[in-house]
Amino acid sequence: MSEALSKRFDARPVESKWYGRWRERGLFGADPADPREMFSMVIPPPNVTGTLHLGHALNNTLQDVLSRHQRLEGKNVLWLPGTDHAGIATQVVVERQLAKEGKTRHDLGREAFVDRVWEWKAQSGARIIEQLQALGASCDWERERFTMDPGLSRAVREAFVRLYHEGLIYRGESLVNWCPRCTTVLSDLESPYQPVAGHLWTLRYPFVDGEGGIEVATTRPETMLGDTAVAVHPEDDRYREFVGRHVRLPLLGREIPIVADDFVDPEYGSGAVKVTPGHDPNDFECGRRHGLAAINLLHPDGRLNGNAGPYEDLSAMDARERVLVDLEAEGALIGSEPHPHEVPHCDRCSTVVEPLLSDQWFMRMKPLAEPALAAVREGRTTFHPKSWENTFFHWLENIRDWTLSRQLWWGHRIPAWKCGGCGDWTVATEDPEHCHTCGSAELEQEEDVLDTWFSSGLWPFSTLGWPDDTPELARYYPTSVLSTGFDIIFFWVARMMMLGLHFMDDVPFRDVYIHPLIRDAEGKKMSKSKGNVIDPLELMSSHGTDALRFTLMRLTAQGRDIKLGEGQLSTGRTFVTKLWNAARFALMNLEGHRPAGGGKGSLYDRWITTRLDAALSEYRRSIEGFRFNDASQGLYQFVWGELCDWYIELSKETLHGDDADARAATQDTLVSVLSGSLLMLHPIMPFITEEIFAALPVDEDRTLLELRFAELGERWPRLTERLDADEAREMEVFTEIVGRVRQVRGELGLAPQAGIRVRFPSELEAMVGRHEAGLRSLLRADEWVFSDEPPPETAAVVQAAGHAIAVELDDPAFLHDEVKRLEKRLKTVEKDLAFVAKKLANPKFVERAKPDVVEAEREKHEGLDEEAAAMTGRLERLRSLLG
RNA sequence: AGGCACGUAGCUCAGUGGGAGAGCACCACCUUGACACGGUGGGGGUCGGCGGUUCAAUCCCGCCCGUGCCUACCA
Repeated sequence: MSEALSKRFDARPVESKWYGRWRERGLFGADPADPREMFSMVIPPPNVTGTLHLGHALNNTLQDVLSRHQRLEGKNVLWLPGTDHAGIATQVVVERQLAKEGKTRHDLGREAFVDRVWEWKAQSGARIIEQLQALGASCDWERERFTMDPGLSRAVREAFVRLYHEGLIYRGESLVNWCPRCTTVLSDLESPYQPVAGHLWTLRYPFVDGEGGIEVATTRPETMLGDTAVAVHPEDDRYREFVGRHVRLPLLGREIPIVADDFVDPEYGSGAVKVTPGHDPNDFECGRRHGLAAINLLHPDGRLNGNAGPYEDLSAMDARERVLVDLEAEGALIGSEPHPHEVPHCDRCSTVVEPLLSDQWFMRMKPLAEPALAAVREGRTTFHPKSWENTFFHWLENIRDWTLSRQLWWGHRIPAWKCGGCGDWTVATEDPEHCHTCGSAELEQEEDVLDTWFSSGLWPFSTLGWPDDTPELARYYPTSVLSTGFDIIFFWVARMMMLGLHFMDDVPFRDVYIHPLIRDAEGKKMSKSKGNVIDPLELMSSHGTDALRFTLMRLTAQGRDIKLGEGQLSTGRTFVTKLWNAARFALMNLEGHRPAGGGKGSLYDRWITTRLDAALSEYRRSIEGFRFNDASQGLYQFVWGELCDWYIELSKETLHGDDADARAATQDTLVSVLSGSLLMLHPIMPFITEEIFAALPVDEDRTLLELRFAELGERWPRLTERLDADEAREMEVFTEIVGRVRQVRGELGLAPQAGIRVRFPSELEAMVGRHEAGLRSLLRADEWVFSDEPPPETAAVVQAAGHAIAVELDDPAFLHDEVKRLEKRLKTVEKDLAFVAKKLANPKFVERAKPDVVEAEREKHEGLDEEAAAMTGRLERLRSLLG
């Protein structure tokens, strides 16, 4: 069904039309019963209430390219989509909404608040899905999952309960990162360090028995209220005799011991350190070693509690000022100096995180980390680029227990019930009626929810139906590829590895592709606060989705971030236009054509067909190696640099000529090469390729997405012949001649439309005879002769592929330009010649370099030598001619 | 402090043990029947610096300089 294409490509209607058709035909759906080799991926679930940003656009384009590519390879493909409930992030958004109404979540109560979040999810949760669809994502939408679906919630409970009974989850008291604003515990990963302009204060604690005292330094003087010791290094001679003595804590008057502990760095500060086990991770460990009390000074909201004595109810910051004033008054404040340092802040709200002593649920990580490390070391899972494996190893080798509980309301409530009778915990998948220890019915469920990453960690198998034995799980686990950003290798990738290996006894994915980070044109990270965020949806509507996708693929090289500016964006847009116009050319020249196929075709027909084969295999290799930039660059080069620049130009004479058979073969070639190009381009530019393919006179009811690379030689009019070695060489000679003669035209300033007369050596007569059409369309040569006589003086002569080709110049005015041209060329040839000669004069080179390299240099020398001699001769004659 | 990247044309970036490429920008000519989001030609680079290995280094090794990122309990 051939039809004309509009003069300009209008992306928007084409995009929605084809996305609709693919879905109507169910082309995204995966069937576990389909026996073909499988390829599966789970999407990194975006925040359910989020919106599409460029990182999503990039990552999901990559995954879509992989999905569509593997479909064309003939595989049974599952790309499973879904969204994440994103505990803190989502709760913070809804709390802000409430704040505008002057309410807090406590005003509503837990149940009403959670209902409110569900409402917000229902209202905004579809948005990011629609945006992914606008991008063209070919996910199996029938299998869309949400981390708080009943099925996935069941998986969370099952996993928690099993890990608990295996002793890998425990409840205990520990020092955790606490956000006083969110009033929840945070993992280390959620508490990034940020620089603050602090001070280092030096305090003096007097000995209880006798004169003198000991000096300690601190950045948080208010924590001295919780000090229970002073520590010095056991080898430090300055303090050795003080160990075991006591000092009196200023302000509170508490007597605390001086202990020896080798965590103290004698080089730093005074070499003595105050120990606050309740509010510092190091001190907590030190306190444990020495049996020191850990005093908690904080209320959950960050104000000081009764342990702070007179400072009760002050905020930490207010308390710091008051404590400093009082220490000064007491003579205990010795010094103060500016001290910029790094302090953990809440990832979500940037409040300073306080170390807080509390009871939490933890996961033991060491036993889970070992198998994950082994899996990557043994290559059962491979990272691309491989260098990211170092990051993965480093974190897992130094892993600490994971604080699982969060004091939030939005999330999976921990399936643990505390007995009001005996105080024991009952942990179960089904809500229990009685305590498993004492049988009491006085049970209260844990208030806390699980860290969001707990459910994300189960994603590759919970989405496939785990803990049930489903056909999907059997068929699609382990998944083939996970594509994600480097920033969640710890948060997510490592945890999926650990939990996948633990519950499924196999890795969750074979390959992990770590995509680049997209930065702005200046190379700065995009962020809302900086205001440098580029909205992918705007780019999709202004440039077209295919253009954006192509641009992103062009920029996706391994191991480097992407700087995205306006200059980069035009690449995709111009390429889309070029492809569109090439297709228009083909369709305009296919009037009344009935595809026949099977013919031998012209030399050019066979050449472009051979080039298409090469382009296809190179493209497939690139995609298999996650080299998306190479894949897209190769396609660009083939379509623009070979199909458009050479083949289409060469076909014009034939298409407009009288030879009906030749025309039919060229028409067949146009259709088949264009179809093949569209097939290769389809994964990257799905919309425009379908639109063009549908317009081609091809007897095919299916969309490109339903086709396979293997069918390329079968389905469409297809030339069966390829170039042989002699013909391939001839094409090289021909293109070199065209290039050299064009160069002369340009350098002599001959008008592009002016015809030229060319003189070839007679040995090229047969070859040139086969390229009349090409010489006419590419060189605008309108006359040529064959002669072995020296070329006339009024001619520009070039060496091309070892032959002297003369362009006859009617106007003597060009001779001056020709002299200049020859002088310039001769200079470079002589330079090259000198270099090669020097090389060959080196006996060590001739002796030790590989023979084929030496041989190549000798041939090169010979050619350059001849060329230089010919040019020198021409120059002399021209100079004498001009006087 | 430790680790990992990166440094190639004016800009953004590919790349390889045998005199370095693309896109954009630039210059000249061209509104030729697919395409001016185009065509043809051209200019432009001591491949960060210094050493080493090699017949040969932009590429491999070491050191240094610069930039970025990650990790870490320096009070």
